[in-house]
Amino acid sequence: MITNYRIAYQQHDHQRCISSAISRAEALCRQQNARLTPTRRRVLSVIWQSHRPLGAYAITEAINQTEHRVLPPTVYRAIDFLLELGLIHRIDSLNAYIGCAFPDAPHSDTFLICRQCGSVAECCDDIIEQAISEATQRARFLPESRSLEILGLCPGCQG
Amino acid sequence: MITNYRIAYQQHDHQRCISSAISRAEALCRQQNARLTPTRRRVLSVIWQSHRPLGAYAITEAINQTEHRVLPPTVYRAIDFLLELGLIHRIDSLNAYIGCAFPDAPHSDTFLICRQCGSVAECCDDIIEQAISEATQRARFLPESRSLEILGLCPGCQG
DNA sequence: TTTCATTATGTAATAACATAACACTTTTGG
DNA sequence: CCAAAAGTGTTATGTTATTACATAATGAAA
Repeated sequence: MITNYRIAYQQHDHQRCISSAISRAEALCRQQNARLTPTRRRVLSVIWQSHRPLGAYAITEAINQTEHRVLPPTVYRAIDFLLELGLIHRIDSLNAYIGCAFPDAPHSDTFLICRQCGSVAECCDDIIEQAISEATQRARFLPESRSLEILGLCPGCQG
Repeated sequence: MITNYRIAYQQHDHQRCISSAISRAEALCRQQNARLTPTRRRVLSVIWQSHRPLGAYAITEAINQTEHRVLPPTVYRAIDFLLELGLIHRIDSLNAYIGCAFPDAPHSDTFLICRQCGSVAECCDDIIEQAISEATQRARFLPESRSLEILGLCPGCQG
């Protein structure tokens, strides 16, 4: 079984985290012949400023704090683009968006949302895929996509 | 392993489905000393009209088609009440609400959402609980609640 | 049964999230 | 260079949810 974590709340060099996210985005766009325009890059970069999901309007505001100016439709279009490429994820329970920790391969995610510090960790665990596959088979349901969001306490907030 | 289904798309006597939901709600409220007021009962009943989730504004409209009149805050308050008692669930990916198929016991649900017919089936499968429990343990995350929504095709729509 | 605290609802206004429609600009490929 | 396609700007509006405050109904205690 392959198990993969990307634990947001671990100590890490976040500047590197951001720049690596951006360069992976660049690589992916080159590969897919997609255009990582300045607007899109700005949105991605703002989303990666933290490991807390950001709402579309918060992203808009953040960009407008700089010398650039955007309105919600522009931001939503960038979000759609980034979602489609798998560079970010939408957290349904929060109406917010977060950078993808595993943008290189298609995958299903589980989001671990800390209700204390607000961080979200992305985890890919085959045992969950297995379980969902079995359960849907039993129900004779044909799964195509899914969203799994777990609310609780991250290691750092369990005091 | 205990596995439990409540498959919305199976043929069934839906009138009975509704009235049984209402009477279970009554019983639960009696037991918990909670008040199933006319407004709350109306909201619950509207939600149970189908196995498709309904948005708060659709619920509002549906009630306003009758001789009663409500505004969104009232509906949202009723929704909050019903959610708290576990009589309905919120489907985050749809911003909509659906009757709970297992209101008698606390449980975690998996929602099987058919993208064709819009029906939502609720399923409780221990294998999923197990998997989530293992995965969160590995991540040292302490889970408190979760939402798992699977989009795909129900048996009837796989034709 | 009156009183008082609690719980529930009515209502207006607005916040928060998201998209439609159309004009304009930039990029890309012939 | 030109035309088509892709991306962005802008206005307006749609959709979902909440705040704040007034009023009404309920229930428990005196």
